[in-house]
Parts: sequence; C-alpha cells; structure tokens
Amino acid sequence: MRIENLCVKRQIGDVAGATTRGHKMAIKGGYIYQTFQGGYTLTPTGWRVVHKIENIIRDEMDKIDGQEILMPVVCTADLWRETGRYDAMAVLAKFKGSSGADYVICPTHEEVVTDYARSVIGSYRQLPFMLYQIQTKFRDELRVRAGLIRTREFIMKDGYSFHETQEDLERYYKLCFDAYYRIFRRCGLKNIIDVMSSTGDMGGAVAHEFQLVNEMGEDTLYICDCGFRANKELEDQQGGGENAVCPKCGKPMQKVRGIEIGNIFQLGKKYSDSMHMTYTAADGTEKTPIMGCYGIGVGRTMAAILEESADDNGPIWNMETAPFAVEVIGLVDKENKTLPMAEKIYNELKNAGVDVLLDSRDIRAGEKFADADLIAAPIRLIVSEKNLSRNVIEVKYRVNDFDTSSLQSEFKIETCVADTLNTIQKLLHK
RNA sequence: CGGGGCGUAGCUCAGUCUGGUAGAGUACUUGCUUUGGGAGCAAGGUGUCGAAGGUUCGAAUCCUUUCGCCCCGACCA
Repeated sequence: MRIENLCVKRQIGDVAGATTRGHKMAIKGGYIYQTFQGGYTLTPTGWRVVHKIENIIRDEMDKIDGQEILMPVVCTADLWRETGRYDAMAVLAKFKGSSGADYVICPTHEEVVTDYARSVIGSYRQLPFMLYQIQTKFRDELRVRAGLIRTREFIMKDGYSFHETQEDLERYYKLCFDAYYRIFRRCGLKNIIDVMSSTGDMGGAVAHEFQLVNEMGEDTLYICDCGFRANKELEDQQGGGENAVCPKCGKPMQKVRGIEIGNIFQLGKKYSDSMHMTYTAADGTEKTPIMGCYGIGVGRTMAAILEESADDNGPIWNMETAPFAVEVIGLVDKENKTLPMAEKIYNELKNAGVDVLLDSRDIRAGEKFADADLIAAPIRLIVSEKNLSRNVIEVKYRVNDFDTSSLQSEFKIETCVADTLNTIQKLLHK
C-alpha cells in the first residue's frame, strides 16, 4: 500500500472529544472513526490491527481444540424466553419485525449456541467440545466511554464448552485460562492479571476476569500479596469495601484500576438445563452437559494496547499486532535515486508477502517520520542519499515488547529484503 | 436517567455576554525555493454558524423547542 492512497486520516495536534491517552491515539492515528455514540468504524489500519488480534485469538483457541463457528447477530425472542433472560437482561436491545415477531440483537450467545449444540449432541462420546465465534455484539449500555473501551456495538470472541463432568470442565477451564495469558502476551500487553469475579447475568459459580492494570480502567480491583485478587463487585459481596482486608490471609489489600478485556465462567447447567439439552450417558440415562464460557473483547483489547503502549508520537504495536510490518520511506534527493530504490524494495517485500507500506511522497523528511510514528510499523526502512552512497538502507524499530538493541541498524542493499524477512521472524518469536 | 460542558471551514478553535457583511491557525490546490523530525514565499478554493420555530429593520449572537457529542454519576456479559 502506498501511504498517499491509504484511506485513513491521521491528525496533527489536539483531538477534540477524547480524554484518555489510548482514545486520543486511536483518533490521532486514524484507527477508529466514530459513526455514532457507542459505534465505531474500524478504518483500514484499525481493522488490520483488529484482524491481527483476531488471528492470535483463533490460533490459541484452535490450539485447545476450539471449533470456530458463526452465529446470527439477531435472533428471535423465543430462545431468550426459554432461559428467562428476555425480560431479565437490562442491556438487551429488542425490536419487532414487520410480521410483529419479537427480535433481539444478541449481546452474548449462550442461548444461540446451546440451541445449536443440543441439535448435534446425542451421546456422551461427543463430549467435550468447545465452539467459539468472533462476531459483533450489541449491548444497549447506559453510557459509553473512552473510544473502544466501552461501546454499544463491539466485536467479541465468545466461546462455549460442553462437558460430562465438573472435573472435565475444570480441566478445560484451566486450558483456556492459560490460552488467555498467551493471547494477551502475544498482543504485547504487559500488565495483565487475572482476578476472581462475580458471575452477574451469566450465572454459574466460578469466574475469572483478565484485567489490564491501568489507571484509566473502570474496574476497581483488590490485590493481596498472598496472591488473592478480586474484582470490587465480588469483594463487596464478601463484605469488603474501603480498607478491605484479604479474605484469605487477613492482610490489607492493594486497590488498583483495571480494564477488563477477557473473562471466563464455569457456567454449570444454567443454560443446558433451561434449554433441555441432553445426551445419553454411558449408563444409558439422559444427562445434561455442564458448560463453560469464555469471552474476549477484541476492540477493547486494541484499546487496551493503545492505553498501555504509546509515546508522545503515537502508538507502539508489536510485530503481531501492527497494521504494517514494514514501512519503506524514501527521502527525496536531487538526483532522484532514492525513490526508485524505495519503490524497488517495497515491491520486493510486497511480492514476498510482507505487509508493507511505502512513503515516497514529495514532502519533507520530518513529516514522513511523524506520520510513520502514527502508523507505527515495527520496522522502518529509510532510503536516503547519504545511506545509498554507502550502499546501505537504514533500519529503525518501533516495537513495544522486544529489545531491539541487538538488531542491525542498517542492511546492505543487496541483502535488504532477506534481512528484513529475517528480522520480521525475530520480532515474531520472542 | 440526574449533574456539568460543547456543537462555527477537513482539523483545533475565536467570535455569542453587549445583535450590524463569517474569522484565525492549520490542512487542501497551483507555482517557485527548500528537503534527516510536521519548511518559506506567492496565489487560490473552503461554511446551511447542528436543526426548526420565534423576537427584530437586521440573529452565529436574544427566546423556545429539538437533535447530536464529551465528561462525572447511576448501570454493566
């Protein structure tokens, strides 16, 4: 992609209507465009980032034998009446079709997935399995906040597992727990913790949230040296509050703010029971599966990265999440040698399958560098008169979770493409 | 839904109190000079002043209504 044709508006100077660092970066860098309150268009660069996060999630879900599906965004009210949530869920958006039928825009998919799963299941031999999707949700939240941190429409990865026994659910729950840490680490997030949480509208007994510890977070978390960590909602249920003491060891707990980007629940039989999902067990009796569910806010994960990882010049992605792996910058010279060379390197990288951006505009160097900081490709190749005279291409790095001090600061022209491919691999495997 | 704030050029904003030809910076287009961290000169285009009513000779400005947006609270798989 040539930068002049990239349909993304980057912005110099202040942005109006954004207060947190991440929200400002998202607007300044042109990653999101607000279409309405609580609804954002993901721009070409924003969508690239989201897509990369999604693919990390897919990769890790598939590793624990998750099976990707896609359910409808909208469904009729009957499934929601089966579980009683049609009238119980405050954020549920409802509308009537032209025939008068009641519809909901799904805020989560327990009902829909259980309806599918019960149509498939017959025997205990089919258990366990986990189904997941990455899809748009809508929740009619009372208030939105900080760009993609809290929206009404958002992309979520939601997974649902089905088991014969509580022991098997707990075994899988732990697998998913570990996969979540791998996902967030690969996204470049550093300060992630898991906390025990309340189960809210979801039902069930055991639940954990994955929180990015960050001062602009909207959740209050309690952390104890002994390892106990809980969300304020849960803590309140246990009689905590200000000056809470740890229920496990009795010592005072530390209070921090967090952005919730994922959560997992041991649901039990709430949905499988109320929706009459059964299978035939080994002893010939009809039994109800035990369920778990596993969510990640995909857009919110991008927003969390932006809150945690940016400098004054723009966001700092890592190689797995950056919209482009490489940006080639040709600095204008009098003899017109640099731009053809930049173009040549760009084409070779593109043919090698690299996500590469070319900036060969007839503008000043400073403007290109500042713009490059907003797009934040981890590898920046600079083609200039002074470098060409030495037969090299200058390399600069912008990456949030890799020590680049041991990497080359210039490539020889002849080996530039191979060296770049090599370096991309290094930045991918930490 | 309560409290506070804001809607004027693509963007950031002034002008509103005290009514009188629509503004600045930046961005954009063209030309010349520049060219390693958002250049200089010259010329050029840019608006339903969020919308609708009302008052007035005259409304961005005053009055009423309405729509949208931001922040705080309540709420929150």
